[in-house]
Amino acid sequence: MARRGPTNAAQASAPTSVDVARLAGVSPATISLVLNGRASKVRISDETRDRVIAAAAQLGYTPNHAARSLRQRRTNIITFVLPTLDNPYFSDVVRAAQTAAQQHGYAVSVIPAKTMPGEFHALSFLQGAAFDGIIVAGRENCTAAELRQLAARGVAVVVLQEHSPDSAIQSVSVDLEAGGYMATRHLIDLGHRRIAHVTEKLHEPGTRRDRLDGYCRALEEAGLTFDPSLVLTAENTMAGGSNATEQLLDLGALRPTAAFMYNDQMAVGALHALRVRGLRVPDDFAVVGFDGVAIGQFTAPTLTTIDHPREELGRLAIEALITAFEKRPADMREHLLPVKLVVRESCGGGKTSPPKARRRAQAK
Amino acid sequence: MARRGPTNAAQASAPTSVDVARLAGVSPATISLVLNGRASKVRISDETRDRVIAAAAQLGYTPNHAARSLRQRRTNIITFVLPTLDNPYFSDVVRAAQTAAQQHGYAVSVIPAKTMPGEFHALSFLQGAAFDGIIVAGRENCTAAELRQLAARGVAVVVLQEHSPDSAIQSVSVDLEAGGYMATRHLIDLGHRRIAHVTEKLHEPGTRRDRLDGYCRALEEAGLTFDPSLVLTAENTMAGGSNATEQLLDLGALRPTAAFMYNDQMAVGALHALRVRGLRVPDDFAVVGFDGVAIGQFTAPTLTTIDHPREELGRLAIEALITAFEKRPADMREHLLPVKLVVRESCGGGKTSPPKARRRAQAK
DNA sequence: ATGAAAGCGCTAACAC
DNA sequence: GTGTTAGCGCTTTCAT
Repeated sequence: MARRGPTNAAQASAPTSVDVARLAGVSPATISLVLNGRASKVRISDETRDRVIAAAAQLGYTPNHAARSLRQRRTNIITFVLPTLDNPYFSDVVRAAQTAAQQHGYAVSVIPAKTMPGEFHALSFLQGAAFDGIIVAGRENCTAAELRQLAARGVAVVVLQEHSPDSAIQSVSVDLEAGGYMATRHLIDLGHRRIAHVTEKLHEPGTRRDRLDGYCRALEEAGLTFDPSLVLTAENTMAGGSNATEQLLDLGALRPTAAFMYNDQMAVGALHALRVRGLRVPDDFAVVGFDGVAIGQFTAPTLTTIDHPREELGRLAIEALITAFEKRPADMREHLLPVKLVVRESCGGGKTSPPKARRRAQAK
Repeated sequence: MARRGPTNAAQASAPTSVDVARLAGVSPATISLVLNGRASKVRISDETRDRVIAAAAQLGYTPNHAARSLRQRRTNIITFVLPTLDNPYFSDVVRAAQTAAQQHGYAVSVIPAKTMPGEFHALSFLQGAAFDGIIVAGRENCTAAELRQLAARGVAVVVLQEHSPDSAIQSVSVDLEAGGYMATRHLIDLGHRRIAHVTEKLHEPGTRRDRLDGYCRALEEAGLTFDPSLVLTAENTMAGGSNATEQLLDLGALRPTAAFMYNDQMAVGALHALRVRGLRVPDDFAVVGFDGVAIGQFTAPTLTTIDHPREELGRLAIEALITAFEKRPADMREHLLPVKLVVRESCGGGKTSPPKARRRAQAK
């Protein structure tokens, strides 16, 4: 917290609207009108407008963000609060969100929050209206209480993959339960009877019916009994998936023949552990991932997974925020998107189209 | 750009320092003094201090970011401008940066900029001093001219993996040339003579001596002639790496026996293409990656790569910015960090320690 | 030890 | 058509 010389020369040397006004020989108000495009509204003469634009260009003028935000009570920035940056899942989500946001005049930024353990509240500028709205992904970032407080202070909030903790907060999610069911059901249909599920280790248990519920439903429907020793939690990384899989393989006679992994990242770890142990996939052991991110098309073997509409997720999150900004009643408080099973090689079964053709198609 | 109801209720409903002052029966100035810790300096009585703190807590007061930034001429936010979010490389860099920044009282945010093609300049708030400093990674985001303009306006700028385009801009990089040399040299030492290099397709060619230079140096040193048909450019994705590798395999008699890939991501694509074509790695074809990200430990086969000190990179970038903030003369304008070869399975050669033990060690 | 007042740079309402 | 004015919420002298 060393706070020595503030001396951020950014504004010190930056020209202000007054500078531009002086150069153009008009008042600062005119600068604002011209540069914000409100000049077209039968107000400013073409001649003045051109002079202003020229002056602004000459000085390299850009409006000061803080002043503008303070005055307008809006920043035009939406921020994503993500657990970490290392899951490409969110890359797809954010990219789509960015495109959607841009169309409404908003920019998108990202804050990786898991890095600061339990310090969501430390991000005081979140509350200080540094952003017009925030989209929170992952229940690890913050507590439901913190979100409710944000909403109470009037910050627009949308949560991803989690139930809305407050009537003022919309949520956008994929149908995790259905995904869990489809993954497990696929393995059951292929003849597996002892099916493991490796899930993420959470500090605060989620409120949402998720993969695990779908897993249980599929088992039940097939008349298989739920075996708690087949459900493991692990760190949400490749290494975590690998370690958990090794634990499963150490189960000896009770060892499962298949695993439904929390996400593709952990599934990659599983494939690795199986290879290290000398098991062939899918012959000796089947693996299903979750998410549908790119890596699954490039593993050996390629990964059967549950694909999410990630672009749609990002787009909807932005639209939900926009409706919140405009204080329009949201047509829906909880948006639920469908998932779909993508059969590749890691479970066997399924039409084994030549990998090459398949890859080409998906690369497009 | 629909700009209907502004109506960001964030501040509308948020308590201000005046509200807190009224409740505590003091002036707004006192609120500021207390909440910014300057009360300890023999100024505010304990009794008043407690009353202020209680009042602030009761109202759930958080200082308005815009107002505070405007007044203080600093935002306490540093932002990373990254090409995309889907390379875990930057996840490691940013995480370390975040830790370092926090110690100096700064928060870190990220802007994925490649999404908006050529629209770096569209991010007007970058110039508007919305952030105290920015760290720009990847030469695809913006032109050197844009960076120079930013610096000229007094915004602190640090560039990653690229030469400093201006005397006011520090750069922090790893030694890409040395990495290219080490990768290529490793393959040469293993007996390869026709070695391909797949690099990123760039719109604006970089200024930096990079992988390709190291590749050439290693070839030259070994008396091998540079063959332009063995140097391909491709999209910086797994699919891009895969496609490029297929092109290499289509070279027939002139086909290389090894490839040095631009990064680990593209190397994963290469491994996939080789598998699809029925080539064994490393027996029929060797692959070296670049970056040292986690995935390389989990591919089949695991990936020999050039490991970067990613945490150091992030930490140094922050420190460079801090010196810029403080207008201290930077002890160095261009920071260059060493890389190291990590031998795994994808090239053969090297002490083949059991994969399991190796993974464990690195997981730590 | 605390309050009063000015002002950061901008924009929106209202004059002219 | 364009200028004047006020004020967003905060911090920071300067008075007291």
